[in-house]
Order: sequence, then C-alpha cells, then structure tokens
Amino acid sequence: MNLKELASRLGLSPTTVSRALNGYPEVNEATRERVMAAAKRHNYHPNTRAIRLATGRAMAVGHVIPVATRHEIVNPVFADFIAGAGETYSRNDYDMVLSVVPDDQEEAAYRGLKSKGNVDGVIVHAPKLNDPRIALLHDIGLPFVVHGRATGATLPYSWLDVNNRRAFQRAAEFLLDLGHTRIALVNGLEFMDFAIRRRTGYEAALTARALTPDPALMASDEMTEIAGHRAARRMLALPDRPTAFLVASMISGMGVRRALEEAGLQMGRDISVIIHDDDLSYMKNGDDVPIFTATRSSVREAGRMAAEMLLDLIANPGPVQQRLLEAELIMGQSTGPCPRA
Amino acid sequence: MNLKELASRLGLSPTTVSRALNGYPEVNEATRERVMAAAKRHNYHPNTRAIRLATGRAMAVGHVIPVATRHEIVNPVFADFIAGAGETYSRNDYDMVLSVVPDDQEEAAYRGLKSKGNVDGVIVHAPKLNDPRIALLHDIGLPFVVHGRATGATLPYSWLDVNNRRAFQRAAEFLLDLGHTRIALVNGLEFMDFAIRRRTGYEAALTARALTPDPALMASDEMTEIAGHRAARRMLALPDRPTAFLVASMISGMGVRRALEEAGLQMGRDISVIIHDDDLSYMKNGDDVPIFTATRSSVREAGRMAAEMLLDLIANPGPVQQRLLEAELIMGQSTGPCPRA
DNA sequence: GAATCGCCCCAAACCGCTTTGGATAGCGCA
DNA sequence: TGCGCTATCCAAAGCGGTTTGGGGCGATTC
Repeated sequence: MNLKELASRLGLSPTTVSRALNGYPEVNEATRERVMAAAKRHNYHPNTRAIRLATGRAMAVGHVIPVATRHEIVNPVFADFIAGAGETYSRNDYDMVLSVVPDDQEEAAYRGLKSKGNVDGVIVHAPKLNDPRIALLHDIGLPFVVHGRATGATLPYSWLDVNNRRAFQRAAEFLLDLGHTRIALVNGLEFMDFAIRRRTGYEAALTARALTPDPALMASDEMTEIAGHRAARRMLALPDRPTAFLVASMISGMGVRRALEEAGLQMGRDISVIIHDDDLSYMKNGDDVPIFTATRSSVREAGRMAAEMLLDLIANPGPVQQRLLEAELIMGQSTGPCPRA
Repeated sequence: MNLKELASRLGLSPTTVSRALNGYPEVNEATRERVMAAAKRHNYHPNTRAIRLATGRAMAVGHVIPVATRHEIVNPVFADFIAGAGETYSRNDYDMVLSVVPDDQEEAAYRGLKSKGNVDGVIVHAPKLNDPRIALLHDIGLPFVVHGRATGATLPYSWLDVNNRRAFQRAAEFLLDLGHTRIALVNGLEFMDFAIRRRTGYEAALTARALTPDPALMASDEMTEIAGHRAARRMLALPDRPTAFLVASMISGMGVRRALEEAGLQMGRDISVIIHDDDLSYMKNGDDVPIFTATRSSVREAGRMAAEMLLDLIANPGPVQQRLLEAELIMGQSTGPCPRA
C-alpha cells in the first residue's frame, strides 16, 4: 500500500492525500478525516526512503564509535548515553544510526555520513584535548553536539557537559573537610577532556588549602576495574599512603575497593573513597543507601538532553547551544573522617 | 556533486556513469577508468537516500532496544555486542539503526521498521521463553537473527547462541570435582532463555552426582552488582551455607565478591566462585591471570558473527542459519578445593 | 452582473539514483 | 556488399513520496 494506491482508492490525488496526512491547511477537514481513516484502515505507512529523498532530509542522526585499532576500549557509559538519546530520537521519529569504525578512519566516517546524506547531524563522543573533530564537522557543515567539551577548540560549537571541574573540586573539599590531606586521584586517561578538568578541580581544592598535589598520588589510566585496582594497590604500598581516594568511575571504584580489601583496609573507616557515578542503569550505586559517596550525574539523562539539543539545532540552525550540568554530591558509606586526624 | 552533474562534466549519460561506478560489464574499461578518476577528483559519493529508493533496499539493519517502563535495564553486554556487529556492518556498507522504544511498543517498532522500509533485517536481542517476536517477525516477513534462542518457539528461525547449558554444567562439574557439594547458583532472570539453560546445566551436573539442587541456593535476579551482593549475602547467612558460587556475570560476580569480603571470607580459599565472562572490553577478567575462574565467550565476537549471518540471510534468503558456540572454561584465582572436604 | 477572493483540489515536476529497452557503430563473415 | 553480433552508450521510465503552480467554483465585493 503506497500513496498512489491509497489516493486512487479514495478518489483523490496523491497531492491531497499527502497534504491531508501531513497536516497542511489547504485540505478540507472532512476530507482529512476521511483520508486519515483510510490510512489507518489500510495500514498505510509512508515509505521512509521516499520521504528522505523527496525532502532531502535524512531524518536520522549519527553516532560515530571509533573502535580499538590501538588501545582504546568501548566506553561503558556509552550504552546508557545511547539509551537516553535513543528515547529522544524515537519520540521525534528520527533514526539513530551508529557507525562503528576503526579509529583511524573516523574522519572518513564523518565525511561519508555527510556526503552520502545518511544523517542530518551527529553527536560527538568523548572529546579530547584539542579535538580535531570540531573543526572537521564545522568544515563539512554537519550539525553536531559534543557530549563534553574540548579544551583548546577555537571555533564555537554546541556542547552538553557536566561540570567536572567543580564536581571534583567539591569532592576533594569534602574530603579535606573530613581531615584528609593525603588524597589520591585515580583519574581517567588525561588526553580526555573530562579527565583534565577533573584533575584541575582536584588540584584547585588542594592548592586552596595550601597543599601541594603529590604526583605519586595521581594515576591516569583507562577506567576499568583492573586499572583502578592497579593504581590503588600501588598507592597503598607507598610509605606515606593516601587516606582517601577520588576515583573517576564506578568501575574503577570497584577495583580500588578490591585493592583496599586485599590490604585489609575497610572502606569508609580506614580509607575514604569518592567516585564519580554516571548513574548507569546496570551499575547502580546501591539501592537505598549508596555504596560509594559520589559525584553523580546521569549519563542517560545527558543523552536525552544532548539529542534534544541536536534535533533543535537541525530544525532551526542558529547560534550554538551550550549547557553545563552540575553533578550532585551524594553521601554514601565510603567516606569518613581521616583516621590519622 | 551528483550523478547527473558528474555525467555531464564527463560528456556521458548518467546511465553509463552509474554502470561504470557499479562495475557493470557493458562499459568500456577506458571509460570506466575515466569515470572512476573523475568521481574521485570531484569527491563524488552517491546519495544514499536515492540509492535506497531506487533499489528498494534499505542497506541498513535494525536493533530494537526495549527500555524500562517496567523493571528492565539496559543490558550491559549490549554495548559490546553492538560494537562487534557494527564492525561487520561498516565493512559491508550497511547502516546500523538502533530503535530505543518503551518495551510495550516493541511490536509496533518492528512493524514500523518493516512497513516504513527503514531496514532490511533485524537482530533480536535477549530472547525469552516463548518469545513472541519470532512469530511476529516471521509474520511480517522481516529477515532476522536471534542472539540466543527461544525455548518454546515452534517456527524455525536463525540464531546464534552460546551453549549456556553445557557451560554451566561443566562449571558445576568442575566445582564438584573440587569437592564442593553446596554449590549456589546466582542466576539471571529466569524468563530469559539463557538463564533457563544455565540453570538446567547446573541442575544436570548436580543430579548426575546424586545431589538434589537446593532451592535456597538458587537466586534469580537482574545481573547487577547489587543483586549479586544481595543474593550472596542471603546465602552466606544460611546455617548450611554454600562453599561455591556459580554466577551469571562478571558484574554479579563483583557483588558476590563484596558479600564474601563483608563476611570475612577469602575468595578462592574459603569460597570458590565461577562466573560467566562475556569478555567485555571494559570489564576484563584480569590481565595476565584471570581474577575469576570463568566460562568465557566473547559477546563482541558473537555480535560480529550474528551480523554476518544476518547480512548473508538478507543477500540470499534461504534456509535458516543456526550456530552454537562453546564457552571456554578458564582457570582463575577464584576457585579451589572445598575447605570442608 | 462582473471582477475578486478563498477554499479545495489536482497535474506535473522533482529528489538522485537504478534499470529497462533500445540505438549506434564497428567488425567478422558469407 | 550485406547481415548479424557484439561492444558501448543513451533516453526514459521508474522508485514513492513532496512541492510548485495552477484551476474550478461558490461566495463576496462593488
């Protein structure tokens, strides 16, 4: 069942049927209802491919996922971000197309999406310091929203980010208030923009209390259980070991916890831990009382909002949109006063 | 730059240019090379929307992701499966479109994908007992491959699955060989097909040694850290507590580990644990020596293979394809002889 | 009563490609 | 020389919608 056939059944022209279904004013209300009813009755759904060609719009947005030729890993927060963004797309009848490409072909992937007309815009994930994708997308004229920010970018661009700097600054201050002075930072890879900002916040908090950040208490690695464990174990073996940890993610935090337990230390009493909690649906930080004290910001909600920004940007191309979210600091069972204090 | 313009620049008809680029034989080799060169020079990429309309193929496959209106969660293995499948799609110039829909609209989502012509086929995720999607897709005539199987399905269908039954049977046998008799099962939700099969394998192993499965030692819940912790804590509080755990996932396993530690028990010495390891890129089971003894099967590889099956099914519609993968049993540090033995 | 105006509807062009059904020209062969 | 064949190429018709540019007709205006 296509438009032409439906039209002929109704004794109308395709033009009128199309207009009736799309809510154009130049069609009689009675006619419109007749058309709507017939469309429903015959289970008519306009062919997306034809709409796309006729309108010149893809009705789709792209997410490019670069994938490990070198050392990177599929980001665990990705699934939740996608779930959030996907809800927005579905509600607006947009398709979400994912391009999984070797990371040395990322640029080609963006160019392809644009020149082949597969999408109307893209979300940029995991921005890095001086991320080249911003200039690239500017160049090829593909609307985009960055999830995060890219320190060093010179062009204006749309983004949605968590205030990572302030989150980690507040978390560090909280630990300082509890009397901790040897505070470790188990950070993500520091070519990632968010990791840089978190480190800055952490350092700012220490410096404000006249403490000098100790390089031995700072680790930067992938946010895996393994890496978290490795970093914590190393630091706990130091002669002047930390009494508190600031950790980049829930998963890293589980590695840190494992290291604590191996060392016979009790989290929350002997050692305090604060993590960043992306509020992942499959990795909740406790049910009633949070396991970890945490800076929390839902990445799924971020996905929802970033998608909305992008759709808006596509619908009315205008000035860039920027949105900064604050993470909450939530109390859990993993922090307490410094035992040495 | 479109086909018509490229053709006119070359002094050729669109027909010939199209054929030249698509490798049809009725075009002179010299002409073809001239066309190819011009296409590259002018950075010509055929418009996907037009190709799709003209050929009647979507050149895309769909993944429908039902999302929590009730209690389900975004599956953590999903990201890796997608990454694997996505690689296959990219290599074959297919798009991957994800539909995130409220779970009570899943059927409508599949129907929509078909009738609007957005995709040429779909991958079905997380099949349940008597999963209705199989009959549905059969009905509407959309090619599909199921990741997993659906016990109770009457129609033939294509699937790719891990031999969950045998994996858990072997794991249980391994624990039995170590002298354990009180073996707990921390399973996934048992309306999920894979969970049912795992339980069956577990029970078969016990029964074969004349042991009766104890309902108190069987839990079935979402595969989260929280749920794993909850189940293990409950079981460890039993008068006749288990000496070994068979756990459905890495993440559940971390919850179990937490419960062990809270109870002052050392994993691998006091209590043995075997998990199922999907070999997730962000959740590796140790680097050199695995943390957990595990039944392992890469879900990413499964994604790659399932996608290949589907593309093949789309290209040459034929008999159903079915593929059963065996999980490896890998030794880690979480198992040892039963201390009571 | 004629000109004007809205309201509804339609025919046809168009989006950018593929594909069908020739057309033309050169060549071998009788 | 004439005919059939093959190798190349092209015009035009789709694919299934949207959108432009009218057209007919009853009501309003003067």
